Amino acid sequence: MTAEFEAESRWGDRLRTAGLRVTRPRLTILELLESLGGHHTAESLNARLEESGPSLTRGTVYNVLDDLVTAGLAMRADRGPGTAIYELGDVWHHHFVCRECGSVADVDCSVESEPCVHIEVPGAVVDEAQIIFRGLCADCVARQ
Amino acid sequence: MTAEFEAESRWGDRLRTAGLRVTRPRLTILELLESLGGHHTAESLNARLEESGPSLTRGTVYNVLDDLVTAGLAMRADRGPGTAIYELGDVWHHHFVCRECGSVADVDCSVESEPCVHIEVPGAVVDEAQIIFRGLCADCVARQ
DNA sequence: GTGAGTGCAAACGATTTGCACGGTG
DNA sequence: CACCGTGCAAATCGTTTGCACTCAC
Repeated sequence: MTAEFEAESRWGDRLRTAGLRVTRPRLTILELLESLGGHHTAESLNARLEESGPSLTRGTVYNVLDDLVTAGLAMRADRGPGTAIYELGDVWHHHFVCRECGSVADVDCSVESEPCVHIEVPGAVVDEAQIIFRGLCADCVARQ
Repeated sequence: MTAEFEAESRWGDRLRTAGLRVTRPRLTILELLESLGGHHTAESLNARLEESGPSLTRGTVYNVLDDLVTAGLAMRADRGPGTAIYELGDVWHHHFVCRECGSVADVDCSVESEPCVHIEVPGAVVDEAQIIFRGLCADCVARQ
């Protein structure tokens, strides 16, 4: 259980720093996201949580994910209607979505540690750029 | 009615070229998008159409918009859950979405007439990049 | 004439909301 | 002990779908 305590305190600190209370659902979801890696829909996370015990509600999963995004601990990308994906980590990497099968691949920014795309909008504050590339993934190309 | 006939034949040609049949709903929506300019949700388009006569169904509006996107006559951008926006024209410009009020502004690409962002994914075909910038619009900045 | 497109209504799935209870700070 | 966050269930909202009918080709 040492590992779990470690994880708790690590994420606990980050939650507190972000001004959020440290609760079991939040820790559970953070740890799940960390252990799974990559991106997941709210629904797939919910399914996994239901398997490993009847603790969290769908509503809570959505709430928590939203809190984490607001707090900057997780990011969210919209790849179409009703299919938002969530993952831990920084805002400055992007996604390639297959038009055919809907699979998602991470795309590293060629420019490191700073926004790879800049714009200026008079009077506005632009602090995030989310890029969705679309096309056919290698599998679907091969299949045709 | 001359103007309307002109519009019909112009869009009619483009529909035919794209391999789609020329029908009243399609022409209606194309003309509406053209006269309004900018970007609109399926729902707001539907509302306007209902005002000007009880002709199109919600389902048809969604169908037609989807056809137009597939045909390349219109583009679609997902700015969050359940709020896709549609507009006429080319794929290579992007959007700035206000986190606070949800307003959307067009962003011209600094690079003209070609993709402003490139990626390589082995074996895959990447033919579209959709960039969503997020932040606070000038109005919401001023309001704080 | 034939099939693509339409109208209509109902289904669907993701996400949100309201309210009472429990745990964190 | 005050309030934020949770559980639960129902509501909401954008979008999709099935089917019979009609119109463009």
